[in-house]
Amino acid sequence: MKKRAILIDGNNLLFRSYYATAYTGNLMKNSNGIPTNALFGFVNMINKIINEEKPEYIMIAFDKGHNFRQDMYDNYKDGRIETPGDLKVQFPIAKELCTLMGIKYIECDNYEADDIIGTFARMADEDKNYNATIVSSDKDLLQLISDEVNVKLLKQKDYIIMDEKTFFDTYGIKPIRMIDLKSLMGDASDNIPGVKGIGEKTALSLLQKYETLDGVYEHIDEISGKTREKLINDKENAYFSYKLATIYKTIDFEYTFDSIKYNGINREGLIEKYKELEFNSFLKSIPTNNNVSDEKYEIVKGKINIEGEKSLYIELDGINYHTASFIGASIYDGNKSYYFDLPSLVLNKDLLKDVKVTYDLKKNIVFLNRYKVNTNSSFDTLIAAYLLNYNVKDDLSYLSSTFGVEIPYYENIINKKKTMTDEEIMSAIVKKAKFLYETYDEFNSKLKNDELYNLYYEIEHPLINVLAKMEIFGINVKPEVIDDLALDIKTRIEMIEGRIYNYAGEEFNISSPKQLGTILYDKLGIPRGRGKNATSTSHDVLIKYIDRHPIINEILEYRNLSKLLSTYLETFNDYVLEDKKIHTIYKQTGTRTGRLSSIEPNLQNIPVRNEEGRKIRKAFVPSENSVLLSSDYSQIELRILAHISNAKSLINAFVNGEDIHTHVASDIFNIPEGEVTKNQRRTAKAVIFGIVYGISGYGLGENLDITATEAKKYIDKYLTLYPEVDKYMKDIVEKTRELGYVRTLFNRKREIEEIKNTNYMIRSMGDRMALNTPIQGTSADILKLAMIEIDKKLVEGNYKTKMLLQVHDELIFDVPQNELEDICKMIKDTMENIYKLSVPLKVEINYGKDWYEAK
DNA sequence: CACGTCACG
DNA sequence: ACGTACGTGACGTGT
Repeated sequence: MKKRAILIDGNNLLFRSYYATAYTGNLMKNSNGIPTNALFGFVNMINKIINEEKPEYIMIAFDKGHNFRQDMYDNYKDGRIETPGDLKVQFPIAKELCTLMGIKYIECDNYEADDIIGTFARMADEDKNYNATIVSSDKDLLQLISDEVNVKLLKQKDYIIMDEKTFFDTYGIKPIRMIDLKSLMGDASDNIPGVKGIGEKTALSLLQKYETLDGVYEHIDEISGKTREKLINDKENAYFSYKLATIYKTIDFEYTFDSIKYNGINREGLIEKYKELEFNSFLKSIPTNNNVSDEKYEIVKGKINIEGEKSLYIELDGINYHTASFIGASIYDGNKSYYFDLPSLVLNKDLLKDVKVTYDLKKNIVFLNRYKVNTNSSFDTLIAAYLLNYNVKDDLSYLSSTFGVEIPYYENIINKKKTMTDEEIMSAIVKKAKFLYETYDEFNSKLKNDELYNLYYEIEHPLINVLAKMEIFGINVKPEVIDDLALDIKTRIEMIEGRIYNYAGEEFNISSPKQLGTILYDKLGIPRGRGKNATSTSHDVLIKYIDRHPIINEILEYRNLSKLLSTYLETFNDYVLEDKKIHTIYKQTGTRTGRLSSIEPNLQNIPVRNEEGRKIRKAFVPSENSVLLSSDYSQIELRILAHISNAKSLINAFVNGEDIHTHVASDIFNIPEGEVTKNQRRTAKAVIFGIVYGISGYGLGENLDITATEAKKYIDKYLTLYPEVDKYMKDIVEKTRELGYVRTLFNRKREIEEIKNTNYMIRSMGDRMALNTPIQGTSADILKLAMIEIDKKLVEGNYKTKMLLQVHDELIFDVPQNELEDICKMIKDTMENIYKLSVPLKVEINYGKDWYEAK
């Protein structure tokens, strides 16, 4: 059995991964500004090669110095483009990475990587104990193919293996004739001139006939016309090119196959390097150290007593802690680690009442509530890290790894394949608890230094308990309402399907945008839009063609109904737990603006805008003798815009309790408020919304179905009328570009990398984020404050009323009839007065026997 | 797993 | 000349 060696063209790998991403305008860098885009592709490819090949011998060759080919030009002028600085700096790091990955890298004065590879290829040819695979995207190297040598030729997406046979099948010549081919056709990227006017086609047909460059010139008389002329004119260049294109195979160096043995990674070193480069995905792929950690811990059996401050970490086998089962838990007290199974944790529940620090307190509370165990913690590192703009995931290992603490990843723990032993799992959990304890001070002072201390302690931390209560309480649903609706909709969908197939003249998958597009635009000849719209079958696009063909209406209705069926009706009963209720999970760390999000299921996007979907809300009902009550802030984001921009006219309108859309319409159209038509009010509303999002004339135009120019006029008018808003927009963008982040009224901080991007599109998006975040984020802050305060009053007033849901600017409650009057007043009062802006906050309250009526 | 689509504020 | 409004989560398709 021959030994196999992998020979990698390092220069080639770096160049191609650099140019693969460099043109997106978003050059990948780490936070120290070191460009890493080429390295990322480089590492990715090497990992792939190692996984696929499991090589015993491997090396990576690099160019070095002013090489002999360059000397061959009389007046040396390298035709190649100067290596960009952003790429140059990545070369030395690439070499370090090679070493850390256990791969020998080789460079030789005055030679190119090709020549080093060529020399090894020749060694493989001569030494019958080895064969070799060359990895590159450079076809030049194909000349090295032999019995013993093949080439993994990298393509844009994957690669093809080229050996003697496949080479001949492709080109009709022998691999070594690659040199002759290049001498004739040249290679602009390698600065090989070739014969002017002869391309690949002509060159190949010549070589297929005459075999070699010499052969071509020996038979020059048999060649006719222009080709002959060109060959004669450029003969000198052809032979010069031959020399340039020939890979040198006899470098005199000391390397042998033994010297390129694959060593395996230097784990510690590689982790450190990846961290420095911020290659988190690669960090994750480094195999965990199999030596079970020497971390000492006591496996708790029976009742124990742990004094003083402690950290707590609980590991579950899934994200959904309402249903997930327990894996393990650990407490660390600054000296000693303890590991608990579920019975011992419940047995020692006294320890859980007052923990110093944990990760995802809400998870702990909701999970332990299943066992009637109370828990609390004065600090939640998950929330703190989120406020500090760390990229937080459910798995603490992501965060610990950015702090230099390697803990095996959660996926490995819950993975059914069980890549980890029980001991390794326990050790990981123990490490997590210890990490929390040891980084508590750091996170706490980071919050202080970044002026996020109040936001944390006055808003986010108190909110944890409020949300936990809401999640635990859940909301009642009537499965029969859902089932009835599902049945009705299912039959209607079937009827619509039939009509659509009829119009189309064939059956197809209506839910496939691809198939639908073919039917609509190719078969039925509905005219395509331009650009992105050409293939789109989205609602916005289809609605424009509604008069073109009756099928469109049916499709829209089909879409509408199947969305309801698949997203809300067919799946919702699966979320109903034993108590006949749905328990969502609010992600407190899920958004960039500070809003909450809701998952499994998402109760923040239950249909309301059209009647059909709205009926689903009839399935959400209060407990016995109670009503569902909804309280929502009206136009809170606009009020915040008026406040932070200090736009006098807007403020006055709000203070006077005017209808803001009518007010703006009257301003824009320059007519009295009494004369504003419905359509004018609609236009004004769209303009106002657009402003909050950082609108463009085009966007508003699309939205209102008017021309971009016309739309632009409205925007300009608006900004002239409210110059403070114009100023706010300009100022916040400028300030954000300077600082790299933006803050809400309550100091919530969002870092916006995009705003410094050199790509116009990305940068503009950054601009819009910068101006929208303080508005959306401040609104989120205010809602959170209101929730905390309402919860407090509910507790203090001993009310039976429960807060059930939050939908961004609205809260839903379960209110016993006898508390209704009090509660209406209390909620409205609390929400409206929770924070004083320069405009009043206004709350509307509705209630009824289900969520449908409470609106 | 990415994409298109669409539900909500 | 570019592409085109902010913030989410879930589903079905298709690679």
